[in-house]
Amino acid sequence: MCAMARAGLTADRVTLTGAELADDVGLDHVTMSAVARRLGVKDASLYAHVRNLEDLRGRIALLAADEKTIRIAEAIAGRAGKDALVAYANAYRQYAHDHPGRYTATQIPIQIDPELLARAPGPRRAVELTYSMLRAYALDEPDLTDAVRLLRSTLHGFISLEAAGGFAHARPVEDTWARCLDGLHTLLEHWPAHDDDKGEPA
Amino acid sequence: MCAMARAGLTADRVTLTGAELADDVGLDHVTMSAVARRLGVKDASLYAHVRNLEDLRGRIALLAADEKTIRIAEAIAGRAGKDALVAYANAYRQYAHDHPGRYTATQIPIQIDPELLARAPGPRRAVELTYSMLRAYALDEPDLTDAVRLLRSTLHGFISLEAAGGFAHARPVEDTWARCLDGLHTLLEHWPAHDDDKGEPA
DNA sequence: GGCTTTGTCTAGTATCTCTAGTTTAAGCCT
DNA sequence: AGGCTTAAACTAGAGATACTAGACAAAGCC
Repeated sequence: MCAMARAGLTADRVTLTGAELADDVGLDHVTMSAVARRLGVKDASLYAHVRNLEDLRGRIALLAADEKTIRIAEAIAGRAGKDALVAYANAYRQYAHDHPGRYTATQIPIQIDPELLARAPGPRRAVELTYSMLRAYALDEPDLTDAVRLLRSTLHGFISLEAAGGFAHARPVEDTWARCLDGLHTLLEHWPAHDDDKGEPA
Repeated sequence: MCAMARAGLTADRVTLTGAELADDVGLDHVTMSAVARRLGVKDASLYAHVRNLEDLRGRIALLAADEKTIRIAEAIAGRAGKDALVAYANAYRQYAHDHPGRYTATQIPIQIDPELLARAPGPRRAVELTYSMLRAYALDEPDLTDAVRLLRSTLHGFISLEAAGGFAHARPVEDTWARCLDGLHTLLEHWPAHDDDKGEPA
């Protein structure tokens, strides 16, 4: 019929299209059919580049991790202390706002092809960045690891709750965000030594 | 053929079955068909009690919110200060461990029937409980609201990352958890006043 | 016992995932 | 250039799912 040129699909192109779709309509409306439609291709064609839907979602998650890591790296370059913390957190949050579908993909209980994971620099580098960003707070192991985990938990939790509409409208979310960063900074500066005392009630 | 007695379905029974299924096989394997199978019923029968799959997931989320709130209320009863904080956090985390599928349901960007939401005591009461639990730290508004949001963010984020396998195995997660609670307690006791000074780098 | 209500089923449509096998385009080799 | 090889895309189709419409039967009410 029409002189069909090849579509020029690659795993990366399929993944990127899936990621765009996720940002547009939400991750769980990302279907093989929808991605194929957006690419102007039959859905069966995708299976030459991507194992299945779960694999595609894993690839979107890795793409997001890579992109987010790059943004964070750019944000904290040349900064230290609270400056770096705030830049880190804002870059993190901004990425989630700019790419809600991709960010959601990073949350799914991980079922990623290990070989693919090993090839992706994002997740590993993200942890390294966090460690080096916190280096200014002069924490020793294992406190440093604990602080990294606390920081990641708080940022991820905040953004996740925010995205889910978990914060009522009474107080502006921006203000709370700023105060939370203040709080984290304070906490990191005064990371408690191991204390076995029972804190007394007020 | 066989003298069919009625199955005795209700919206609550369908929801509960869906919740059990979510804990068993993961939330996104909860399908109308699977729930119907587990109930020994045709899938079309479910639509008399539940609007559709999205509605079912919303109901599971509300069920989880209610259950979680009850556990937390029991845990913090009669406690104050750090005792209450730890009890709160552990009850929260334990619920997520006991009911991973239901907990996942609480994370989905909320698309719940408003009327149903208004009828469910869980979410509202959860916020109230958190406020009253933090009362011991003597924070005034708007700091109190910010602290509530920070606490929820950190707990949710930690549990979410933990469930997603986000913590490498080097350091025991239990230890990190305990130290994070120490940190939160410290932070709540020394909630920073509004400071506009730039924190100096190390 | 008849009537209404409503819970469950049968039947059917549309969509989706994924596989097998076929066609055809692109690159290579002489 | 023409033929061979490889791989990309397609056609066709099986199996599963979400959901609807309409039939039927059980429970409760009089």
